[in-house]
Amino acid sequence: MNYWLMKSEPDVFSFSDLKSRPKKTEPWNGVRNYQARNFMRDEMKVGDLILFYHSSCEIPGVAGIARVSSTPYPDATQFDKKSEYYDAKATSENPRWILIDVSYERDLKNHVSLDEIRKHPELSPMRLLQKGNRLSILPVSKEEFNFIVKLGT
DNA sequence: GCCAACGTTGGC
DNA sequence: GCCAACGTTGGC
Repeated sequence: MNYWLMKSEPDVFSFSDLKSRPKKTEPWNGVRNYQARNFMRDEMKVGDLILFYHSSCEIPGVAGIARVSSTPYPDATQFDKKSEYYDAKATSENPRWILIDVSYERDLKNHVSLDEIRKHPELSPMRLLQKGNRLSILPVSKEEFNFIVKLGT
């Protein structure tokens, strides 16, 4: 089992939005970065646990726990001309953008802010903290995952 | 709103 | 294949 961190802007789609979906599940559409796509297509497996991270907001940080709940399949928005994520170069025979479904797993008692994450030397190797990191999907080690869950409990 | 850091695009 | 120009991300 692998562990991940996925960023989302809470103004667009928050952890509580995920929780209030009918099946508490959401296709992770709109990713248009190849590295992030490759993680979803090649490495994320059903059952993998996810730190759901809020970015570009007042207090950036981990808002809750989610999990991967589907195998990879094409992102429907790439074929939708009305979508902001439409990609003219993608075809159904040769889709360019692949996603997985993300499901609510459980709440954390407290959000774990980016400030808090920076305070702990155990978490300093996290890719989230490395300079210039902009990827919206990042691998997290088991130790880092457990440490953050503990901070949020 | 600023800006550093990066990814992508396209001309050559 | 190089690289300048441009666009995006995301913390501050």
